[in-house]
Amino acid sequence: MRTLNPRGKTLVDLWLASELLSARIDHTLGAVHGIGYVEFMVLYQLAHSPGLRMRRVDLATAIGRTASGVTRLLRPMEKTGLVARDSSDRDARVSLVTLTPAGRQRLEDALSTMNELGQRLTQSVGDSQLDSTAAALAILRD
Amino acid sequence: MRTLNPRGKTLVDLWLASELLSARIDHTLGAVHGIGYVEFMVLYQLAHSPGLRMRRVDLATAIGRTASGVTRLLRPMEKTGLVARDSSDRDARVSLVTLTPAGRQRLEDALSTMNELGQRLTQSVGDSQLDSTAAALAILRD
DNA sequence: GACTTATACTTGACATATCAAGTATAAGTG
DNA sequence: CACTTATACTTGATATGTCAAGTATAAGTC
Repeated sequence: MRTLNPRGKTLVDLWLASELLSARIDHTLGAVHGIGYVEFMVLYQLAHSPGLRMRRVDLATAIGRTASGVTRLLRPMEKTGLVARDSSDRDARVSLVTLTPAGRQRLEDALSTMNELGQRLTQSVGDSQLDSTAAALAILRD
Repeated sequence: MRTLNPRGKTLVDLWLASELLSARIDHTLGAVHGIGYVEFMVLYQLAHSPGLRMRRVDLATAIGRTASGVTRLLRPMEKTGLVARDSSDRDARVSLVTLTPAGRQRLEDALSTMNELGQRLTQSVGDSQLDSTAAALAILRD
């Protein structure tokens, strides 16, 4: 049977590693902070954007979701006050997502859990190998 | 604001890289072969298992899904004849999933697409860095 | 061998995502 | 300026996944 070449296999390994780890992270974040991995990423991206706010389209591409998905994802987050809605004075089509103080606080809490998870889940990988992996992943994001 | 430590950040980078790449791979596989990334992984795992068959639970853990998810995932694949159902003579609870010739052929076709995608999507990462990354991902799978 | 506990799978209820289409506004073009 | 095209967002229909509970069979225990 035909087999995968090294780069094709890397794609598969990436998918497998991500799926398995994400499930565990998702459960932990859910149990400890009441948010899923995707919601964590929303808070994280907002915290790293200028003014703690983003357009919904930009958020969508940043987290690999569609605009429609973002609309539905943010609705409950608005209700629980983790994010809020703002309008742009330059473009009336735009609806900005902003990080509320409550969202900021929730992110703070979740960050420490993520740090612990990072230590635990990657403990069998050495520092130098991890550095090289992180660098490669950053490149692959584009 | 508190920040992620290097290992926490690696988790985030892994998630981002995987989400963004998976979306593209999923679309390509769907357009060219009529299967999604998860379905490809089912065929791939079956092809690499002894006898081209697996228990549903084992398949579930292998691809990071629940048993329930596997039940629902396989139903359409059985209908289209990519996989078939078999029973175990050792354990009457077990329902084995087997790779059909049609499934095997579909996998063959998809493998070449995956190889091309692998080349294209990882072209900006050098060989040695990719090797190290693949090794790290393999470790992280557990 | 009867009784408890564990495992394999399926199903109902629900969560979360996509796509295609619709609305509103902006930007480009003659 | 009128007209076409592009962009930002939302919504209806639908796909795909989870969890909790149920059924069937196996394995462990006394």
